[in-house]
Amino acid sequence: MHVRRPATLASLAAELGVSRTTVSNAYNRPDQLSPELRRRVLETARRLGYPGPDPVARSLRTRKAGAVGLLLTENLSYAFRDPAAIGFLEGLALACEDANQGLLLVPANPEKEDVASVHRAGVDGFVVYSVPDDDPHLAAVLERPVPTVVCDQPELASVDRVGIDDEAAITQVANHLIELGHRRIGVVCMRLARDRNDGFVPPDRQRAAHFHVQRSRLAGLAAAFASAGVDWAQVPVVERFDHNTSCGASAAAQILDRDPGITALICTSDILALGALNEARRRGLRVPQDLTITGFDGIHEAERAGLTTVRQPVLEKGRAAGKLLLDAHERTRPRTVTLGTELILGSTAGPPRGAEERWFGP
Amino acid sequence: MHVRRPATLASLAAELGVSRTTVSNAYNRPDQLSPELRRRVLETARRLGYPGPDPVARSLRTRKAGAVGLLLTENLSYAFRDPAAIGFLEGLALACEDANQGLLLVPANPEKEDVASVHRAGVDGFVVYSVPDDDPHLAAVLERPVPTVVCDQPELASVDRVGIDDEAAITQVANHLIELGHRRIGVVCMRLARDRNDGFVPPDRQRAAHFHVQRSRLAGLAAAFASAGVDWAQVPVVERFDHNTSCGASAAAQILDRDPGITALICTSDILALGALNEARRRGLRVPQDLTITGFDGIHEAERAGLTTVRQPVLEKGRAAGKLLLDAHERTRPRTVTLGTELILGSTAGPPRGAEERWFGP
DNA sequence: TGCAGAGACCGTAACGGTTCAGAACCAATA
DNA sequence: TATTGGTTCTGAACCGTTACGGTCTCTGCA
Repeated sequence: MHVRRPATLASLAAELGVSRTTVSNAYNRPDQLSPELRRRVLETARRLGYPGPDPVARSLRTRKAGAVGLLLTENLSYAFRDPAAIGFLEGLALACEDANQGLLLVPANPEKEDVASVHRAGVDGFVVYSVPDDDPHLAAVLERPVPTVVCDQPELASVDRVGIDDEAAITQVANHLIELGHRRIGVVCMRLARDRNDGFVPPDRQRAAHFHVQRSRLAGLAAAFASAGVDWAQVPVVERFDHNTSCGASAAAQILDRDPGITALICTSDILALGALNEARRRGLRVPQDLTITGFDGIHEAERAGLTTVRQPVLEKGRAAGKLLLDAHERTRPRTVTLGTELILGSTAGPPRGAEERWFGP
Repeated sequence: MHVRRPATLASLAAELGVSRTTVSNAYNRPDQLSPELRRRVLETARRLGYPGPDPVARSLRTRKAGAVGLLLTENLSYAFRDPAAIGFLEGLALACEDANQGLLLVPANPEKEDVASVHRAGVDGFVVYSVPDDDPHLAAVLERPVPTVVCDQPELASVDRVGIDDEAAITQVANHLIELGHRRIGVVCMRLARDRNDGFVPPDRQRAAHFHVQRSRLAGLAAAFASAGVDWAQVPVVERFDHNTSCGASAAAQILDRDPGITALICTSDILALGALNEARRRGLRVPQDLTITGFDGIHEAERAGLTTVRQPVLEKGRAAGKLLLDAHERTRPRTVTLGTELILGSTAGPPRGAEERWFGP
């Protein structure tokens, strides 16, 4: 007794006594054969348990995978825990849907240097979202001969780009606080590089940050506050490797412990800011009377909390990335899409402690 | 001048004067050739711009795609808007990550009957999440000769299954309300079939519902309340095709308009329940004094709102589905994983109007 | 009757790899 | 010296399909 190999297009053709081309046409170009023959082909296929043309073989031949790869440097599951990432994913999914393309989430564990997953991904293009600029996975993507769009990345030769003007956006926050009178501030930022450094960040690490977004925001803050006469080197900047509210809280605590005199805490994400709010509450600090706190992103939870922040169009970012990738792509120079941002004046920013007395006092 | 075709394994081998096998080994089995030759191969590859073995061709030969397909009947982007779906995705992503597999989101527009996207997906298996049991995409998946795991689906021959006991879970809610004294209730449920029916649901449509989860929950409610002497045929059940808080609100309104005498509103999802809460607030109804409202799922927002609901382990569901699919799969009988649920006593369920007087009155 | 043109079907050549059973070579052992 | 064993590399088969450029047959019209 022989092992019954699964039916293929060829075996089906043999069974029917027609050519493979004809069977292929039965599935892909019904107009190329008579309805009667097509019916017979399909019926025999059913009888033999032939499931239709193999998608991989078809991809090989047509050179189309019908899917877009998404590379995130975070653990895959992280993408579903961060509201900003979710918004981005939704936008990207929308674009893929429109183009009837699949969306392949490529596992890229930041702790392993193993880029095999990138090499194995059968996709027609890549979107790279917020990875450090020295990430080996990013390098692996760039080696693949498929179009690529990077998000929140520095300019890169021959690759399309989507992002916002992080420096300008955070400058709005800075100027707002400067106008309110803040001069003694602290900063809580996200991971700056692939190595874990949960603590204060010396200026050289700030400048050498491998996450373009964080680097730009810190640079924007430094420039703005320097213009206002603040010695940036004295400003406490605390970094957190993980991204959740507990980290925001502990980072805020770290700054407040060392420098209780600060009047404002600028966080480079809403999640961190929400954590900082928790810590302020825990310490009995009133916001904004005792402490001003600001965020970045404009996620839903921030709105509910009345956070002063910058809203960036995360969904639009994802959609733009998808469109850029899927648009009939004349190999011209790389395109860049820069989306707008908006300063949201919430209720967590006010004049610094003592300012009222000075302004309205006797 | 000739168009330079992209380098392939064969052209690289020719250039080096070695066999294709050797080049292949240089990438896949470094121990099969001398380090020196391997170095030469890799260097020549770099020089020729050879990006390494083509993933699709490799998949064809090895019969492994390195990815898992996820089929949702909703628009792809919906998955990122529904908290329960996000939780599921996160769990599934975790399982994929562990197994170093990609996760391909297959676009399956419920309005098109076009199942080509399922046929085109180059994956080693499918997870099907909460689709109607008559969905053509589901049928297409089942025809593919790859292992499949369905979630929240009725039992299906030869396919693994993950789910909860919806009927038992909702029965807990029902019994809780029955004990509190509720006899006049209304029900708000999610989409029951592929056709849109925003309104009251006659009993036959309830029984014929194509979404297993909704059907089971309605059946559980019907049985429990019938045992308590309630004539189920008189219970207003309202269906909503879309799934968001506005729908929950309008469905609640529809029931309250027709039947202001009801004392409890049972919703088959937290999202709908949150919408119902909004509508109650709008009408000036106190919850739970004037109206009891319950949900299902146990999402974060529900907890914040103090909703009485059933918590189901959505993340665990996704993870279980992934594990089931990826576990070395001896072709035994189909396996079923049924996860536990927990009744969450929030602050939105209380005795019906007037009950207090009867219990605690003079 | 001859011939053009349309419709239906086919043969061949890729597509770009992996795999497996050896061949060739060399050093060590009996 | 013959045998053994190990390393390194090769040849050919195979994975399942689609693209391309035909051929063949039949119909309708001059």
